[in-house]
Amino acid sequence: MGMKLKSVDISKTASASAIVFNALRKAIVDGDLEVGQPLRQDDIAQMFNTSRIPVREAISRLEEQGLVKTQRYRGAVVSGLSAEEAAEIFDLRALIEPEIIRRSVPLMTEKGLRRARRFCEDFSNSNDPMTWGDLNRDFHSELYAASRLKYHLDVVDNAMDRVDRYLRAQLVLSDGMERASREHLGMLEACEKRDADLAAARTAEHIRGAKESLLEHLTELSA
Amino acid sequence: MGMKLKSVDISKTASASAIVFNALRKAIVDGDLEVGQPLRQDDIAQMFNTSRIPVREAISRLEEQGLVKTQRYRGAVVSGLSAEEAAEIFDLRALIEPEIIRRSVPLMTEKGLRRARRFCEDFSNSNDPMTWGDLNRDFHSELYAASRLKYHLDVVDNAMDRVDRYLRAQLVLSDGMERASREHLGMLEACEKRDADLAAARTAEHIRGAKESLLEHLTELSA
DNA sequence: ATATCGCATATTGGATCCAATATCTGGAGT
DNA sequence: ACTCCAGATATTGGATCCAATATGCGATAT
Repeated sequence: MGMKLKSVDISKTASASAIVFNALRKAIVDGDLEVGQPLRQDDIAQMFNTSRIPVREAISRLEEQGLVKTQRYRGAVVSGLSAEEAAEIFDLRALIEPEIIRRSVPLMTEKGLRRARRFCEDFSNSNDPMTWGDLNRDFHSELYAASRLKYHLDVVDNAMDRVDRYLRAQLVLSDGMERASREHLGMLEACEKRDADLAAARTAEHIRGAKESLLEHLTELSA
Repeated sequence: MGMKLKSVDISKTASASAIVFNALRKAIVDGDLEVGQPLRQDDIAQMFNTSRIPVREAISRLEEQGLVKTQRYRGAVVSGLSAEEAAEIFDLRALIEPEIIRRSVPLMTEKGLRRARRFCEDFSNSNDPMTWGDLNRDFHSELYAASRLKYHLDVVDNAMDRVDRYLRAQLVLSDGMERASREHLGMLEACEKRDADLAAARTAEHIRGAKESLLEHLTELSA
């Protein structure tokens, strides 16, 4: 079996429902689909040139993730968050992510730290608000990856998915971007110093700050 | 519209896929389906006297919850946990649940506390291992409910779903039951004294204890 | 005897069709 | 004008059918 073939595990090629699921998930998280917007099975099926069956499976998975809400015979709509719900999710993040990074720091490699620094710098230097969200998540994910805490990471990923659009809104408004850059650097430096507790504390502060800033803007908007 | 009719919101009557989903979820969590056991769509469809379509939706939702694992064209199997994975989930619980109870305590009503005490006593007095798992979860859920932290509760529910079978195993073995009863009472009394920090500390201790006990037995089993 | 191939069977993924429900529209009656 | 109802239309939920893939088994060649 020593063949020089670029082999692909064909059992892992995506099914139609997986493709639709990922596309819809990204569109919702990125805010390309507005909150409350109905997801018409037929329309989506036509867009992906498939039948409604994979679309329905995708939608039911999205519902399980809390990204859409369906009512029987009425279809699914993109689900939004009240300020309280967003705040609660930030609270959960502020609880979990510091612990993840605490356990990640001792396991981080030099390579991983370099990647993180790269994301951090790209984030700071980027002037394109569209990429901020991605770079922000790349940075966080890179720092957390070494922990190997699969389940924690799943939970955090879902939490971030749900508040991603609020996060980006918060980065764009006021001094959000500048502040995030500064705080990211602080987190990174703590990791580079291998100071797990400091990294955890700064992560907690970073998330709590984002929450506060977000809430100010939300109440400001609704006022 | 002042009719004396026991009205039912018909839009919330369960769809076939919801019924199948709930039934499978319960069967998996309760351990009625063994880890690794394949879920044949046709068999399940026949059991519920329906077609495979709702079954497939149910299975994809279960997969999203991490309760089954599917491989393309090979179907779904009940997913199990390694000792490390179980330990990680207990760690997450030990992180979140104390915080939930801390925020729940100030909001608990006398009524809620009475219900919790009832669950606690029923748990202690029960000699039927089959009901321990349910009463255990009822007790925890009752204490957490007042917090109104919907998202936190969702996360914890999923975490408990995943480790439920290990939890029950741990209760049955050795002094698990006796110890859990004692610790539950400690948590409850802290709540009744409205001592949120103490309740949180005891909850953390309870969960960490369960984890340790579980790991001992697991390594013992595999040794 | 063993490995391999090819076919039969089982099972899943997806398409199409039908049924159940919701929503919209237009008209009748007041 | 306004309300209410009936039918038309749109949409979802589910059943049935077909295609793609995996699995099991026996025949065959070495």
